[in-house]
Amino acid sequence: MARVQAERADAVLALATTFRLHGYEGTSLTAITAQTGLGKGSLYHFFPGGKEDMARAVLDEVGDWFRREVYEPLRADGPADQRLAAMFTAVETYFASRHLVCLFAAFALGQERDRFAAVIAAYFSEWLDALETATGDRELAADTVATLQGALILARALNDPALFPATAARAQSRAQTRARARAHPPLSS
Amino acid sequence: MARVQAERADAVLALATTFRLHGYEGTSLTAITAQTGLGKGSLYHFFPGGKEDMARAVLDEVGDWFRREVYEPLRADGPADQRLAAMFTAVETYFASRHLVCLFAAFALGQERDRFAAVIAAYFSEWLDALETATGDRELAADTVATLQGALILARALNDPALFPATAARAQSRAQTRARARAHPPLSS
DNA sequence: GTCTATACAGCGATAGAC
DNA sequence: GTCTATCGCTGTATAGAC
Repeated sequence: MARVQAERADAVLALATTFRLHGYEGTSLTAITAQTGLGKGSLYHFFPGGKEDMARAVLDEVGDWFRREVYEPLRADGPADQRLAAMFTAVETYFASRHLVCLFAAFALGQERDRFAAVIAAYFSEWLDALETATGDRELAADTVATLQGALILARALNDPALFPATAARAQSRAQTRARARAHPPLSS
Repeated sequence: MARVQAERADAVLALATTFRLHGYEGTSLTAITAQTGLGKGSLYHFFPGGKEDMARAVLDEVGDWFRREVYEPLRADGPADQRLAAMFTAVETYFASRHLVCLFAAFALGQERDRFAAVIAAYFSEWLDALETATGDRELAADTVATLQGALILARALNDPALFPATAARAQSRAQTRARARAHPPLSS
């Protein structure tokens, strides 16, 4: 079902790349028209709210992806080990193919934070909640998400892409060990 | 020794706050003049290279602080436990009083990353090296710095300042436990 | 739906008086 | 060293033809 006319969904994917490369403030409409191939007319047709509208559409799309591919598997049935494995696989695949940048984290650090505060907070708190559901351990959830996010920063800062999967793998085995210990306590308690 | 005329060092401190609040792209010269109380004339007198020069001065100042208060204690004499404790105390104090933002991390995520790539990489690799010196464990070093940086993001994203010291405290006890286990292996090896 | 032309505010930076 | 005035450019956003 090929289409001649552009679709909003296609534009959102291209926009995600641009925002990942340049951040919110650093992304100009000129860069967007170059990346998407759409003129300003088309862009404002799809996103009447302008640049903020475009960014919001991207965050929504990413949020939906995580809800579907990361949070839901964490809340599914099955042993914690398996649920955690599903999460780590999805997350590692996702960031490896997206320039090792988490848009929510990037937006949380800039002045655009206030503008998107609600959706940023929702992304992370949903993630923490789902991890807590899977492991029964809120602190473990926070440690795990923090390690993953920090590993993304380190990988980017040191220009060492391999650092992310390596750090994520250790976080995974630590999380699985602790979840197992919690499910089957060694002695009493 | 009071002075009437402004000093570059004072300006750098004020600039740090501005860049932390707005990021690099989001910091305008107008915001800088408001925050520092200096006109453009004075700013360009102190920082002939303009905005990039100002940001670089801030990064240098922060880098020096970490070198002195964080990395050196990690390389000092004494048991690993003590060196790690010194690092965590310094880091927690630092970020608690500075809006829970690491400028190097913030700059690493935006489009200004390329401009400051060298100094950003130096900051993190020095930190990792110093931690490896203290613990003898490169992976532990990466996990620790990643957890701290991720905790900063989470605290900011969730607007929950307490999350940072709580997560840092767990990272500290984990690091000390692992460093101890490495220094005094339980059995053979 | 897509284009070109344009409005107009704000940007970083500079000049020159004091 | 600090100020004010101003430059040239780019930013987002809009208007209107097609």
